[in-house]
Parts: sequence; C-alpha cells; structure tokens
Amino acid sequence: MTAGPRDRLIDSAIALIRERGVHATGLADLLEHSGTARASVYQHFAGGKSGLVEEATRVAGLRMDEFLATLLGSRDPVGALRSLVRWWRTTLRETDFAVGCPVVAAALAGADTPSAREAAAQAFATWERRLARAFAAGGLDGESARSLAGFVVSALEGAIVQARATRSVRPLDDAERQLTWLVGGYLTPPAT
Amino acid sequence: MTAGPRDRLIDSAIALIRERGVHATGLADLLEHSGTARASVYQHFAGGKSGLVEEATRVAGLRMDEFLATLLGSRDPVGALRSLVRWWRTTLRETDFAVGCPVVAAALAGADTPSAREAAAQAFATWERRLARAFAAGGLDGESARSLAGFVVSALEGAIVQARATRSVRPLDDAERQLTWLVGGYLTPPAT
DNA sequence: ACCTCGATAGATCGATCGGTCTATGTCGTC
DNA sequence: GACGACATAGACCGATCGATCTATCGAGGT
Repeated sequence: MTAGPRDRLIDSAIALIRERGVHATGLADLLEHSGTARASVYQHFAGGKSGLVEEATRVAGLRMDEFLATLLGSRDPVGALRSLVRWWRTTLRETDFAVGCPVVAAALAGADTPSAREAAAQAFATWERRLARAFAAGGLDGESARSLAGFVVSALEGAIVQARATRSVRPLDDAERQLTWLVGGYLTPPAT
Repeated sequence: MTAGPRDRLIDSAIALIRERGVHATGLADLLEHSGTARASVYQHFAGGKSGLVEEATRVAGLRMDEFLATLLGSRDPVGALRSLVRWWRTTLRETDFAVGCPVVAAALAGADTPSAREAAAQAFATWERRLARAFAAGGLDGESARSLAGFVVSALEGAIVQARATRSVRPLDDAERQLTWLVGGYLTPPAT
C-alpha cells in the first residue's frame, strides 16, 4: 500500500462505482475502502466527491483505452474484440456479475454530476477513435470505420448491462457472435 | 388526473427513474411529482420504495413490449427496428437527452434493490422473445433468432446510454445503420 | 345517520448524506 | 531542532434519506 491517498481514492472510486453506481457510492464507503482520511478527498479533488468521480471516470476510460490498444496491437480487429468480450465474460463471472463498466455508471450519474457525464462521453469518444483507426487500417473508409466503432462500443456496453441484469454471460456470447460476423464481414471483402 | 395514487406513483417512478436513476430518485421527489400522500407508497407497494421500483420496472418493460409488438405488427422487422430507433432519437432530442431507459436504470440499481434487477432481467427477456419470434418468422432458425434478438436489445440499450453521455443522436444513427445491415443481411437470404 | 376504508397532510424517527472543522501525527527539508 | 506540507482521526454541521406514526377528510355502502 505505497500508493498515496489520491491514487487509492481513485482506485476505490472506480471499484465501488462500477458495482453500485455513482449516487449509491457514499463518501463513507470510499474512505473505508481506500483507507484514507476524509480531508484527503478535498485535498486532492476540487469539488469534493464530484471531482473525484470525474477523475475516476477519466482514469478508468484511459485504462480501458490502453487495454484496447494492447489488444489491437497484438491481434487483428476481430480477434481483439473477441479477446475483449472474453475478458468481460471472465470478469463478470468471477465477480458474480457484481461489477459493470464504471464509465457507463458515470454516464448515468444524473444531472447533479455533469462533469461525470462529460468524462464518460470523453471515454466513449476515445474508445471509438481507437477502434475506428483499427477498422480503417483494415480497409474501411473513415466514416464507415467510425460508425462501426461507435456501434461496437454501444453493443458491448449494452451487453454488459444486460448480462448483469440477467446474471448470464449469454448477452456477451451473442455480442461476440454478432460482432464477429458484422466486423468480419466489413474487414474481409467478400471474395466476389 | 382521475388515476389513483398507485398508477400515479408508477408513472412518476418511471419518469423520474429514467432521468435520475433509482438511487437518486428520492421518496420526496416521487410524492411531489405524483401528488400523492406518503402513506400511499406503503399502502400499495409492499416493501415501500423497493416495491414501487420493482413494479414500475415491470410496467415499463411491459409497455415497451407492447410498443414493440405494435411496431412489429405493422412493419417488417427491419422497418420496425428503424421506427424504434427513430422514436428514441426524437425522445432523446425532445428531452435534451435527459431521459433514458428505465429498465437499464433498474438493472443498475445495485445490490440493495435485487427485485429491480430481476424485473429488469424479465423485461430484457420479454423483449428478446418478442424480437426473436419476429426474426424466426423471417426465416431464421430458433437459436440464431434468439441470439440476434438479444444482441439487438444490447445494441440499442448501449446506444441510448452512449447517446445520453455524448448528448448526440449519432450513436443511434450508427445503431440504425449497423443493425439494418446486420438484420437485413440475415433476413433477406443472399440471392445466390 | 352511521361506519368504514382509502387518501391526504404532516410531524417525527433514527440513519446517513456530503462537507467543514480542529487536533494530532508524520514525514522530508532547511 | 524547527519548520511546513501533507496525512490521519474524528467531531460536528445542516440537509436529506426511507420509514412510521397520528389525525383529518371524503366518498360509498349499509
């Protein structure tokens, strides 16, 4: 536990928000989970809880973007997507479907935390750009690649939500199947 | 305003939860919005707020299912999906992206409201079955129709979340485009 | 006229919320 | 050793949470 209070708070915020949502995550929960003092929240984050949530969303978005970059760097786009779905599948199973995507939680935080919504929008845009570049490298024109990338983000996020609700990985299986078919169809031009 | 307190509470719960989420919707908000007495919540819903949220989720799921049935009854599956996306597009625009899907909100309500999560799972399953029947009627085998239907639900829900976060209808445009292509490809067998 | 039951209004409860405060402790740096 | 910056612990604030309570009102049935 050599990390400072700031990093511990961000990690705890990500962990708790992805389980309970922004509004249901209280300051007391954050302090207990991170082992920090109450004042540290206001020492490191302007705006108190709102600032912490915003920064946690930003960090979570960047971490997932790095993960995306790693996957796309070592596999073809379809293989990277399948690896991503597989990662979510094991994550949901191992946590008994308790955890979701922290960015989605931030996106639905509500009007009292507009900065969280903006940070979530940034994260979505970052992922879309990352995926679109990979799809464009696979031969798609820019707009088609962007549209497909945005759709992939939507489909995966929706599948995670549905999987948590139904406590089943089947939505992830369906997403893998349909996205593999869809993206694969775009990237490997039909051998007319 | 001839509706009784029970119906008013359910309607208000749907309206407020889809905007703010379950946990951020307080009892005071519900009472003010519905114009009911505090005791009416406990008169009509066992478990208080939890019971109300559960029933509101159930009702919202059934209403959307009826809407789905109407769309599928008067159009081919692809046309119905496009109409559904169009409805969400105008709804989000008219409300300045303030409202989302109440079932998603219930699905992410957290561990303190397990009944809401179950009701959300029921709603997702109902929609999936409804769509799967339409896809099967279009020629798909049962499992392919079910998988495609579940994926459509995921993709649309994810697009709504992303649209609210980015305050743009573009995720809905992308979903319409990709789903039209995907579902259309399945249902109209290639003219080999 | 009487009674009952649901609806309403509002006081009240303990618990918890986010935020601010003081006091103490613990470093590294002069 | 002295200092300043940060971390910690915890009291404290007003506000709000969901829930329970009493009291009043009104429509319908007998």
